[in-house]
Amino acid sequence: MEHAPYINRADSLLYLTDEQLRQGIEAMFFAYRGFTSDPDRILSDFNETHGANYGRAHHRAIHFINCAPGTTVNNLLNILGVTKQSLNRVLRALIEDGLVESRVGRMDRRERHLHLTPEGRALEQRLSDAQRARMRDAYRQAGPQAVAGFRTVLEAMMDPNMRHAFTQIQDGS
Amino acid sequence: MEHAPYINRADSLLYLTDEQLRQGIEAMFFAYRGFTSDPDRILSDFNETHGANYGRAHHRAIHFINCAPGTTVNNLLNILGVTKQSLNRVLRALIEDGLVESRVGRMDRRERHLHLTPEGRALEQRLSDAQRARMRDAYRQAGPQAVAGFRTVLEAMMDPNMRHAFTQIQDGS
DNA sequence: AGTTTATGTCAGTATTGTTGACATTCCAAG
DNA sequence: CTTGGAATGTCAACAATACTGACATAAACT
Repeated sequence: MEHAPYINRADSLLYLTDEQLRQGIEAMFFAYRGFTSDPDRILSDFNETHGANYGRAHHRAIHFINCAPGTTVNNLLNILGVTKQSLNRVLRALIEDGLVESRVGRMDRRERHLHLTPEGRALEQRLSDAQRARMRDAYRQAGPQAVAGFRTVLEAMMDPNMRHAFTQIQDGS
Repeated sequence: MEHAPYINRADSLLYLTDEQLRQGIEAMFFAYRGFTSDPDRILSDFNETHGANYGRAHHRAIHFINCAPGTTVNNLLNILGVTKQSLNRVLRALIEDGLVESRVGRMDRRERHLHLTPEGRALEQRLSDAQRARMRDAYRQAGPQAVAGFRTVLEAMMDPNMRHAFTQIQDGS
């Protein structure tokens, strides 16, 4: 970017051609597959050795409970964007298996505050270590400037509501 | 970025902290949700008005058949990364409804070459218009440099096999 | 006391993935 | 030419995850 050349209007908008956009769409598709493949594998192993039936839904629940310990079911519902029935099935399994603990709220005793047990944290570690490793490799290959651009585009691609939830989480809810 | 300050080793690797990586993981999650939300809505509408039951799997099939007309089932299988049985269910519905045409191969009559019918192309247009519009908005907000970084990181995040398939597609299969 | 809110549960259905079994077609070795 | 294997595609059954709708319980609010 040093000696930045003269950029005319056409060049500066080349990245908005339909072909470029299609490539972006497909890159997103393939990258997301890579992004989820490691946790999927780890969960398959875990299921075999522990006789469980966990999938991506369980991973997501564990991830966000770990991020925001003590979060309520309702809060998790909003973040994950699924119905309570769907989340409940997942949480019930995790609680029964002792990976998640559900504590009745002290202020509002209708609420259930969710925490990972040591076992839950152990699984979360395995999952997020793998996912971070892939992200770290990608980040390292790409370099800091590319990473900044990556984050900028991703945030612009979120639905506004979710962008709000996202930045809240980043600030440490 | 003007008056670029002295950057020591620690600063230059700040983007690789666990916290930064976690944020990247979550950004990916929320962005992908946004990325798929428009097609999901369009397919829901289509299903209601046409009495169909299409989902993301049908969208992906239509997308890649449109990209590579005449592709075989096996080829599509590799791109999509699902079992042939799973893809077959999807293709059967699309063929029965007249959105996709399956032609027996002339060289190898075991192969089926897939093409979109005019109706299939019409639906593909609606879907990809919406997805491109979101991508275009995000790209426009972020600017060309961020887009370049976005693409770089996404490609680094793919599985190597998929990166191969991806770049092949970009070169025009 | 009555309403709203937060949560949990049950039943039913749809999408999308899996495996297993099988049919068809091609090709190559005997 | 035939036979056996490999490639390709189809059918059937099952599992995970989502959805909607209905309802129960308990706690908070008014």
